[in-house]
Amino acid sequence: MKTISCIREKKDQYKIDQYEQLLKNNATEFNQLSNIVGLIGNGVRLKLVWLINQEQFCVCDFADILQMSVPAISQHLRKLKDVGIVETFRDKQTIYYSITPTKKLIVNHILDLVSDEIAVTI
Amino acid sequence: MKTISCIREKKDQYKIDQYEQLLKNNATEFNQLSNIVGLIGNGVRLKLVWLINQEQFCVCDFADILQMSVPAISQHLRKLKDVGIVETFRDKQTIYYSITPTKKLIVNHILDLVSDEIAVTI
DNA sequence: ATTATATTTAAGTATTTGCTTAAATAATAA
DNA sequence: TTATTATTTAAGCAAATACTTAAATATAAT
Repeated sequence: MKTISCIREKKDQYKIDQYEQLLKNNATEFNQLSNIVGLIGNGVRLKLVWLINQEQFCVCDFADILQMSVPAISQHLRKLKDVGIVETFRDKQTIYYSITPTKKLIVNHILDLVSDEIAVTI
Repeated sequence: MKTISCIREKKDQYKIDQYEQLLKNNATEFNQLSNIVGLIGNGVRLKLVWLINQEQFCVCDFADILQMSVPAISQHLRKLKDVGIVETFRDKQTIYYSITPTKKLIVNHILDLVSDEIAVTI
């Protein structure tokens, strides 16, 4: 059963139905995208993704740079890894993080917004 | 007092300090940006922003398109309005939402990701 | 084997989020 | 004025989030 909230004269029911259908048809795309964007849209994780995009770091590097506990960082990284934004490789006991190649396009696109705001001098 | 988690040989303390400083110097920019990105990175709000960017709608239009309650929609729109992503204008009893001109650049940049995924035929 | 190091995982908890329902505002129409 | 319509706001609540501390894993070094 479809609920209708709009009863005013001016409304364009046809257009509303069209958009409803379009959004339903693309629900998966919208959900996947909002998932990725929402994950990166967090103060800590935006910095983590930005850092990883600059160069490879390990978990305790992030902890020192952001002045946070190692488990807190690890749990943020896990979320990024779960949706495939980052991947890891081990060198002895150290685990390094990098942007997953297939996600570099979308990540770079979002990080463009950071580049617009800050100047990097490292 | 600064906490140090990394004690391994290989680490580059200078680089870590540089990045820590850089992120601290740009804390405001990162926070503002993650705020906006995080807000748009929500299933409902990504669709709302996308719809508003397509054309002007009122609250009950959104409610019908997304098949959600009017108060639920209104509260999402309020969040978008609070950070200045959208603005409103009233025509009699109806309140229409549009993208704030100064935020169009950033909104369009994020919505590019939607355009990459879906084809619009309305 | 034992110890140390790097990281993850689990359990606990306070805060935030996103809805619901009901009430409050605001503007129009009768 | 009174009723209707569009929207917002408030209160309540279940679920999700983001930390904490402690324990578990995994690898390396002694």
